[in-house]
Amino acid sequence: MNEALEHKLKIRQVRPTAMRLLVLEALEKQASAVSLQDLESAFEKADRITLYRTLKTFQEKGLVHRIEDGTGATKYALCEVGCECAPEDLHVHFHCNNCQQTFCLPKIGIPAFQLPNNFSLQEINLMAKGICAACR
Amino acid sequence: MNEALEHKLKIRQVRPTAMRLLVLEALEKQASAVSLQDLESAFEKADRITLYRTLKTFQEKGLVHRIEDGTGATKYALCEVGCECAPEDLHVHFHCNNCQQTFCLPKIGIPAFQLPNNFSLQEINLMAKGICAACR
DNA sequence: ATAAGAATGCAATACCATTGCAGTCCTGCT
DNA sequence: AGCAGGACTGCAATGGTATTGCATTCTTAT
Ligand SMILES: [Mn+2]
Ligand SMILES: [Mn+2]
Ligand SMILES: [Zn+2]
Ligand SMILES: [Zn+2]
Repeated sequence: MNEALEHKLKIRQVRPTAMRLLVLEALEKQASAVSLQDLESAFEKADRITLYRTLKTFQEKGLVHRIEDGTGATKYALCEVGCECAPEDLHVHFHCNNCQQTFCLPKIGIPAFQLPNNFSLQEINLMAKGICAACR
Repeated sequence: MNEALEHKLKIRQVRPTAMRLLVLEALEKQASAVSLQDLESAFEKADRITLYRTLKTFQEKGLVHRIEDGTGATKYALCEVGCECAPEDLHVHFHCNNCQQTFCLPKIGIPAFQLPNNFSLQEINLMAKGICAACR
């Protein structure tokens, strides 16, 4: 089917099955991060567990990153090209308390700060909440 | 019983029941944030739901803040004196991937950053993960 | 002492995440 | 092409946490 989509999976060592191509396509259309439920209702046809495992695979292979926005359900968004999900690749996330959407803000890196002595950093997550531009 | 504990509840408009005094006392003893499960096993006697509602009340009245450390269970820690849980009162949290404890770092405020135009900020949460000083 | 309101204990429910297993699809090899 | 092994999928089942309903008990003010 779509050569570009297939390529994106292959370079991340993910075998391009029909389901995965559909999920990747769906993720590319999103302006905000999606939950498993969002995906499930996007394709009436697909099985919830398969979607779950697809997202898990995508995450393990570095295609998407997971976002815990405090709403109870994990959300996912495509990584930027070249992202390795290392602390220096990470960006701020914003959850709108009105429309409940969660956005990646890839332009806004996480500002540096000093940890106490002998603490070593492996991951970092900065979640901001408030009202998004479309909602005010 | 303990006048000081009672006072801490009263100034936050929380009626000082036996259970609440015990929970507050237990929270003060903690070096790291506690989950509902942690509390539950701390007092063999107490009912899980009562503990749940106690923590919820404490949070609503500004005695504790909740911490989503991504482990699935919400954790709670006492607020600093004078804390109003406003964005400027907030601090960084650190979760140790080895001992699984989650620490408040009240000395480390959340660094400022610029949101996109017309986004307004209401809450903010910076969660760092790695290895704590005791574990290395 | 009494009545109203608050807090508690137990049961039930609602979600979301995760795993087990059997059937199906794919891929590489002969 | 035929076959074997591994990967992927679909459905059922399970585990864990959060949340609510309701009846009972406790606390406080009149
Ligand atoms: Mn993101
Ligand atoms: Mn804290
Ligand atoms: Zn919004
Ligand atoms: Zn540790």
